[in-house]
Amino acid sequence: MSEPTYFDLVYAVVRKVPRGRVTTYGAIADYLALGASRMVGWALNHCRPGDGVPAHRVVNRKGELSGRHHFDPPARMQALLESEGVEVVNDCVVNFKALFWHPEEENDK
DNA sequence: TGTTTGACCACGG
DNA sequence: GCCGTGGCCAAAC
Repeated sequence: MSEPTYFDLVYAVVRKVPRGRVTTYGAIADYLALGASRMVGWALNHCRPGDGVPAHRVVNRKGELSGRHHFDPPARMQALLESEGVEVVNDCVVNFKALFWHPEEENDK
């Protein structure tokens, strides 16, 4: 058990994302002051369903399901979002701007 | 140990 | 408004 790695930090933030909301890699990177949004995606790359990390709630700044291809099956990501009430069309989150959630916004409030 | 990659973002033309 | 390039940091090879 070593010190927490970058993925652990990302996992924690993604887990804080309330249901029916979506966030972006840049928001997480900015919240964690990573300065490198690529690390967020890279961290989620090692993410697994067993970790309980709703990676499907994480999209790029365009609101597009950029990481859907890393899901199994890829359509799983959209299915999960729709299951949470998030409308997804053309692999893009509808009302993305409205559903956008920032780590600074406390979900439990 | 150095190089390459990676679910990206911001800026410039 | 769209396309191209740079940057960013960390892990894997």
